[in-house]
Amino acid sequence: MKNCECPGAEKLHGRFRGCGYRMTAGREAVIKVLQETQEHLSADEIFSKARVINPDIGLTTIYRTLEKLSMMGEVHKLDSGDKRGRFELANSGKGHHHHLVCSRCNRIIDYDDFIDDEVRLLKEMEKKLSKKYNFAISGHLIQFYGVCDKCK
Amino acid sequence: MKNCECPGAEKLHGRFRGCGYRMTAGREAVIKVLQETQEHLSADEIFSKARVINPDIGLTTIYRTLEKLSMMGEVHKLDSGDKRGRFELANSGKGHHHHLVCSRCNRIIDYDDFIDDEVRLLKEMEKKLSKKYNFAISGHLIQFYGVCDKCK
DNA sequence: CCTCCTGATGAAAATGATTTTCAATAAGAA
DNA sequence: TTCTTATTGAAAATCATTTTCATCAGGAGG
Ligand SMILES: [Mn+2]
Ligand SMILES: [Mn+2]
Ligand SMILES: [Zn+2]
Ligand SMILES: [Zn+2]
Repeated sequence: MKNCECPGAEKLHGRFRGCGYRMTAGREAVIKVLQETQEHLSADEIFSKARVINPDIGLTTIYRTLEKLSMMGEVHKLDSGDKRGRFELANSGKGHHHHLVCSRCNRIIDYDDFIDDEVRLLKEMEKKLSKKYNFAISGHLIQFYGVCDKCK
Repeated sequence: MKNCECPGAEKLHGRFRGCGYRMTAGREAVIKVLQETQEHLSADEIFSKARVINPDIGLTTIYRTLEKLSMMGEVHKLDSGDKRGRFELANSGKGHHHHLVCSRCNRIIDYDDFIDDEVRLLKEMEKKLSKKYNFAISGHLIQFYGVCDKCK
């Protein structure tokens, strides 16, 4: 595993170990799929792609790995409007970004334009809200809904 | 129906008619439940409360009414983290507000503090994003996640 | 009021994503 | 290599939501 071309893979490898978990072929496949895509994949889509890497992997393992990675804060689970969950790596090449969600085709588009202004406001809000509501804020979600260019 | 004490009920009544739909006892019950609660109810919870008003109503009608109201833009469907949807009237006494979502008990807390600053930024973002991504924005979602006071 | 056309409804069955069960397997520490 | 136990795949179970279908009732037009 010393020549892994997937940036971050080793880190995740270590994080699994650190939590008392084992790194397996299935988990590596899921992580690799997430690292190589630019999209926001569903469990089933991850399954298809992971099968190319590891033909014996089962859908159950996809769900279990995704769940584990979510708990570890390494993947974000998104809601695109259709009923299935969609996932993305929390620490990919893309930095902190938010989403435009198409109500027609459910596609999720990343944006990080003007994100600094957004984050600045968010930080202020967090401070004020957590004090007023005695609520320990650990994350936020911002998305805009509408119709994407392809669907117009 | 002239002495209805539920503000907005008549308006909704009219909106149904205007769309070629009928106003029925079931729909009135669902609307009443939504108007009287301060919480963010699930379909099943709305079902229980609606039954008190109209014992013969079925869960299916709850879903169908909620769906119709959503399409009409009269209710917002929320995602609280547990798997079922939660609903709130779009035009209730509460004005435009956003949410704090407890990751532990899934409770949804309304806030409208500092909402003006948020909305101002949102409007700017909308303008810039819709131009850059050729995306017709029709709504937004902002929520903060964390642990509520009761769960700490 | 009475009729008629259709939209609306409830019960039951179907759906579909996600979870659980369970016996078999394989990390990886020693 | 051994041994403990986390992990796995297949199949069954869940469970919120949707669909089907025969029946019912809103309300426009008489
Ligand atoms: Mn993204
Ligand atoms: Mn609310
Ligand atoms: Zn689209
Ligand atoms: Zn809570």
